[in-house]
Amino acid sequence: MNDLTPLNVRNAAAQHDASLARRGCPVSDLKDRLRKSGLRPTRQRISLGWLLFAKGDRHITAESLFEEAMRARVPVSLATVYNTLHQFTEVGLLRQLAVDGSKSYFDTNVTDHHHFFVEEDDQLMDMPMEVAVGELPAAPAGMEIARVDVIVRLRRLPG
Amino acid sequence: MNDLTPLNVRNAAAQHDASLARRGCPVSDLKDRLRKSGLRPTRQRISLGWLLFAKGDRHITAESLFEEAMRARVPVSLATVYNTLHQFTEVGLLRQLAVDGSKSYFDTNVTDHHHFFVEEDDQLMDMPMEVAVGELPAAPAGMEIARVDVIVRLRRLPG
DNA sequence: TTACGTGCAAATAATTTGCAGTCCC
DNA sequence: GGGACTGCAAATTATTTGCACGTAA
Repeated sequence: MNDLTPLNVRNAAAQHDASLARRGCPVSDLKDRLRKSGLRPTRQRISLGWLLFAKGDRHITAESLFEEAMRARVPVSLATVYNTLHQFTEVGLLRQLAVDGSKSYFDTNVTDHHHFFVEEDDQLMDMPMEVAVGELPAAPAGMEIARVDVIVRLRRLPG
Repeated sequence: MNDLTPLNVRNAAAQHDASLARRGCPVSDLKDRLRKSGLRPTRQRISLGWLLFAKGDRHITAESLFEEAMRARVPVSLATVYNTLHQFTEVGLLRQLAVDGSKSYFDTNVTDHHHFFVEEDDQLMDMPMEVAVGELPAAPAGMEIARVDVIVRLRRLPG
């Protein structure tokens, strides 16, 4: 593991901006996040984490991430992709979404937000602005609200 | 088909309330609804419709309706239950809900409303009041909103 | 009669699991 | 070195499909 040298070299410059330093070495940042979550930073988890988090907010399925890994020549099994997605979800790195009764989607954006869904092309999009869900009825006795999911289903306009 | 006699008998009393008259013979009412939707009122569709609509608003899965049919000694295959649920959904007698990535739920309440979902026991409930979803962002160009689904996920409070 | 429905069993799709071997700490 | 992790293949779960037979119009 010789990724320590580059970090040391830029130590002085990064002193005033830790996040910049981390941005300089996303792999070691990812390792830290995994370790802090109690997950061993294995080859597969780092590769998948790299694919997931390097390109901004994304909505992926197990199958689509697996294909992406294959294309990137990352050797990983489909079973491990499923395991990794669920482990990442448990520790809060991902959020799982139920949009159609069949496959599960995972969102790399774990902040509070809602979604558009275009059924025709199975496409999920984050909603550009915060949607205020007005007055929710109180949760039944002995219950508390864990999460509110809003999905706005879109249809392509004819013409 | 001798279910006409009871209808005729109460004709006079029902004159001022057609819906009451229909409530008097739900089977023939169901047949009409099916026929109007372009679905042949077959033995299986009538039996399943009876199970679905006789007891007020319900949330069922293919598997749960199949079990219910078995218990009621209604001879029907699981494949037909799936077909029937989807056909009923297409003609607007049911509404399909995606709550968890795995199985599909069907709601006999097709009016606009939202849901509570208790993950621990896979239980779905209609929300008691209309929830106003505030200001939705405009649909992207060339799109229109087909439906808005709100699911409030509940967690059992400890203690 | 005849097209539409249904039952059954086999096919698919998404996901999970068991276990032998591998790798991080 | 030892327990956590991975890969593979087989098992599960939810759902769909093909086709011979049944039945409502």
